[in-house]
Amino acid sequence: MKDPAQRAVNPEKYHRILEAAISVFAEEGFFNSTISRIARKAGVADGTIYLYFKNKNDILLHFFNYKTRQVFGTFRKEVDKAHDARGKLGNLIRAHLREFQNDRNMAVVFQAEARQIRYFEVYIKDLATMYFDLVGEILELGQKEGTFRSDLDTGLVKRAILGAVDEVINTWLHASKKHVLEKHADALADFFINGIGV
Amino acid sequence: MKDPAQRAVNPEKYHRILEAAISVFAEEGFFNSTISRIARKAGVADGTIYLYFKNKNDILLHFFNYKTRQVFGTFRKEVDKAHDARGKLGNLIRAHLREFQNDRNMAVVFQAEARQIRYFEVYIKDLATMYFDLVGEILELGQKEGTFRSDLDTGLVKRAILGAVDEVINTWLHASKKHVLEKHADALADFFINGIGV
Amino acid sequence: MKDPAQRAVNPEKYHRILEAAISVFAEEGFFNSTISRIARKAGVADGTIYLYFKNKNDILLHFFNYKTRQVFGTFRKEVDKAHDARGKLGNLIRAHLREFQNDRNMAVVFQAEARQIRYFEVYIKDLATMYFDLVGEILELGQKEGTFRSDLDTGLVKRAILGAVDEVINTWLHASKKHVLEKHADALADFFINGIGV
Amino acid sequence: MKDPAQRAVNPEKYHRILEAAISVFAEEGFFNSTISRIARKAGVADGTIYLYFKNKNDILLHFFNYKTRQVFGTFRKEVDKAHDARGKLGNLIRAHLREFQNDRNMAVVFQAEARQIRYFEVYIKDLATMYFDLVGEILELGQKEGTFRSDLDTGLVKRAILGAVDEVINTWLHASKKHVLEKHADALADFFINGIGV
DNA sequence: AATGAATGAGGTTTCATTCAT
DNA sequence: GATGAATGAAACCTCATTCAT
Repeated sequence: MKDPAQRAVNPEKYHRILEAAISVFAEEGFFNSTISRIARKAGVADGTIYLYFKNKNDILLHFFNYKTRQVFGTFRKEVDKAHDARGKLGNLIRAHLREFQNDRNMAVVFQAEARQIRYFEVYIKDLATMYFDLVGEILELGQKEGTFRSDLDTGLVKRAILGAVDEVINTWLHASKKHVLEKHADALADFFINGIGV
Repeated sequence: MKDPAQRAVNPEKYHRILEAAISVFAEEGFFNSTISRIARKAGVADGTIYLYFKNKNDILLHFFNYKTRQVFGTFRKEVDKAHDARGKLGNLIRAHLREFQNDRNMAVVFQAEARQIRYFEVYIKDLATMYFDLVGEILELGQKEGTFRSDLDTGLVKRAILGAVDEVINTWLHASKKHVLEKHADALADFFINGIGV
Repeated sequence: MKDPAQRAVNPEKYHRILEAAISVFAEEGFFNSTISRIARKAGVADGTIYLYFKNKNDILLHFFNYKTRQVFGTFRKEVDKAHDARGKLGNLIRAHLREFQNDRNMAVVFQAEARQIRYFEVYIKDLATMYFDLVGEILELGQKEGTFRSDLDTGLVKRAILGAVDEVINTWLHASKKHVLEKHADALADFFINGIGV
Repeated sequence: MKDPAQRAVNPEKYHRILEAAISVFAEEGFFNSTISRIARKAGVADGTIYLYFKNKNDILLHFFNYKTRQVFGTFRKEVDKAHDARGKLGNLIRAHLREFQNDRNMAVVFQAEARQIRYFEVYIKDLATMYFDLVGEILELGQKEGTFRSDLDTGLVKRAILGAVDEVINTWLHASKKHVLEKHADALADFFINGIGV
């Protein structure tokens, strides 16, 4: 009874439900989504959901947990490909934009529900935190390299960077014409590094 | 039947309900809030809510409409106090941080629900859009003055700036110790103008 | 507090409310009608209704009471104009059709709600009963005259006659093209007197 | 979401709910009946009702649809048993009285609510219409046989006959002592065929 | 493990009625 | 007497969750 996900034997079905759920959440929003609709979309019975997830909240939590790890793994890998701070920062931003562009449902749910999640128990170390840490490392490296200013409030700058990228994604999500999100990577990196001043 | 808010004659009660609603929304999230709880907090009967608002959604819409105008008015006024682009940008950021710091309930609801609102009919020109316009003006001015780079993707930069400030507020909201939000204004402005590069 | 209608001082307003109520009942049905709508249509405040009527049911009861007397008075007068049973019967049917044709709202409410009224306290001697008595008298007269058969189950025939006229009115009410109801009087009387057999 | 009755798999439960509903409707009237009361009487949970019916209206509609067909089937069969118009008419009237006598709840609901049903969408060809058609056929046959007058306004006579039988049933329903309804069949037929004139 | 019918708590909303003005 | 804002009971209905099969 502890963790249904443990008992569950069919990982394929687990993922099918998770995908169905996210796509329903993306369409309707978490609170307007029904278990029934998710079950139908996943091609399982309503009750089956509860063999894999504790309850509706749990689905969202699993999603965050799962996607967060997966996406963060990608980010980390991309960051590691470069060896200086500028390169790493650029790679992170590009990966960030690309990943969200490639999975629109995920993007919608992250944008719309991630801030609701605090109303649930937050036992997940969420993407934001891991992102902050990653940017923090890059900033430190840049300062060590001497390519980034040493007088930065890095705690603040980390958040500013995430927020900026986040809002660009958000705008893209709600734009009518779907331009290519990833192409903004360079301009964003340039903005972060050089600012808007002459 | 038209617009309950029109019929309603007691503006004091209208505001009491609105304030109560926002505080409940802030505590519980919009979807977990009940009319009953709002009514109790406002000191009115459940049915009374419906003399002033069409339904639960309508309360949130009224809030966005009302707060958006009010907050944006403040932003505009603060921006007008300065006469060069840097001064205006700094004033905007400072006002933004200050306003949200001064009304925590508003801040929570804006952060948590503003993105849900797209699931409703959005007939309001929302804060984000007005904010973008305001920053857009400042950027143009700065470019005209020669204090801001002329090679900016201003559409992108606008969004990045809002997103950055937004995320700083968001982090503050969920921090356990409540430091002073406004004190980050200078560091943020510095970040936007000079970037992180040496 | 006993009978609001006693307290009421403005008979003009009493009738205005009654008329408004009947027209709303006719449009929406009794149960779907609201006091608010009646009040608006009568041009009075909601609360004013309760100065003239005990409650919503009471309005319908007053209507039945009032209309019944009025309509029955007309019936009686028309019946009295003829001096033989056939003439009286013809006059009754004609008056019945004419009265309902002339006041469509009344007709609708009688048809749709009169059978619901048994769910209320029935302290009124309703139109049906008075109608039965009237037809009963005519039947007896005809039998005394020797123009009507003496082997009739008069109790049954009374009801059959009312029912027949009633259903003709009912069909007329729901017909799309509004022909003249009254013109069926002779055919109905002929049917009652001579039957359909050769 | 389509048609709950389709989804429902337990026909026994469907009928149990329908019967319970009709008996509650008969006791309280449609508008005064609550889903809760129906559910309790049917021995199911409130929510279960909605697995079988779209809503309260839908229950009534299903009843009319279902009972109408069933009762009309009986009428048709009885009419077919006789081969001349008089016999058919007599059989129809007798069947009509018998059916309603045998199912008092049905009778009450038909009498009290059938005219309310027009406030709902009426997608059913209702009993009245089918009845009219049946009587129409009998009248035509009688005229062809030469046993019924050829100068009848058959449209009118059809309605008169239904109305007459209907009102006899109605009176019976509200009478305190429950005599046998069916015994009026001959007198009614006699009245329709020979009229009241000598 | 999988199903999906059944449950029933709980939410939103309506509206007849009251009562302070 | 007239008003109409306020009340709050009560109804409908939804849907997450359970559990017998």
